[in-house]
Amino acid sequence: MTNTTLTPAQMAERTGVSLDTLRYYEREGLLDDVERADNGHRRYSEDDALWIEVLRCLRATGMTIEQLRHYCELGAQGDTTKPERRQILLDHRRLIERQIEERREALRLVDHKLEHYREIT
Amino acid sequence: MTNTTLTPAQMAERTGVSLDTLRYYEREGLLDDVERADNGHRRYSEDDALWIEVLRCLRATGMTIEQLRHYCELGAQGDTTKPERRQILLDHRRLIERQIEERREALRLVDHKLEHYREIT
DNA sequence: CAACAAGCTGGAGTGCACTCAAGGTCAAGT
DNA sequence: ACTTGACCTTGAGTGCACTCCAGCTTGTTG
Repeated sequence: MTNTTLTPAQMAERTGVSLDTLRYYEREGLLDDVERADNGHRRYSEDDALWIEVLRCLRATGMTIEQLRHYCELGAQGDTTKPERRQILLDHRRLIERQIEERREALRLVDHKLEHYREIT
Repeated sequence: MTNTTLTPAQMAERTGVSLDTLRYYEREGLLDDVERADNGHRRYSEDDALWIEVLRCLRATGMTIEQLRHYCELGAQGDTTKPERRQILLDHRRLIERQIEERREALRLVDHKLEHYREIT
């Protein structure tokens, strides 16, 4: 759809994912094979950028490479896998909510410990 | 203060930290040397239990073993290190808040993707 | 045209936080 | 007396997710 192309360096800059990691994700099947320029260099599309953002976000919230690979494989298998993919997202959503709750508790605990330190800066 | 003692198994059960990990934390200096029964077996105090809860919580929110060790070393050095320990907690507090924010964004993104899947089930 | 930057591949290496294994002690139960 | 189970120590092994390296090609710049 979008033909804007991004070099690996631009993609790394934009998404905060390192060059090595971008290549690693592609090798692991988390990224459809990326377009190439005539010289063989990768040219990422705008859609790639959006998907890599999603990858970054799911990774940052604890989805494993293995789970992401599975999700991608399902996507490649077509529409019949939609319910399963949806379920994966729902499950991960609940995980994220638990993480938020866990962190709220952590804040409480840290604040409690900090009261112990009320003193000079 | 509290003399209630807990066996390793009880402590693992109570804190959700495995036996191996409890020993590992002690080896790494994250735990003051634990009391021993006559037979050499560990006997954790109620205070140990509270501290292990703190460890679990700080670990779960991304503090590294190295940072925890440093925090413990400061504690062992006495009251003059209080400001630095306080600062460590303040820094970690900000980290946790960023994690919560990151996860709120992740929820938005996942929800957005889920809209794509509004369908059966 | 030389030199440098950017990227390529395949494969090896790294760091972290556990986790497991081997061989032993000790107390209690049968 | 023997077995079981909980625990001990030292040291090695594991899994994950990168991250780095060597040696190469290609395109640009002074």
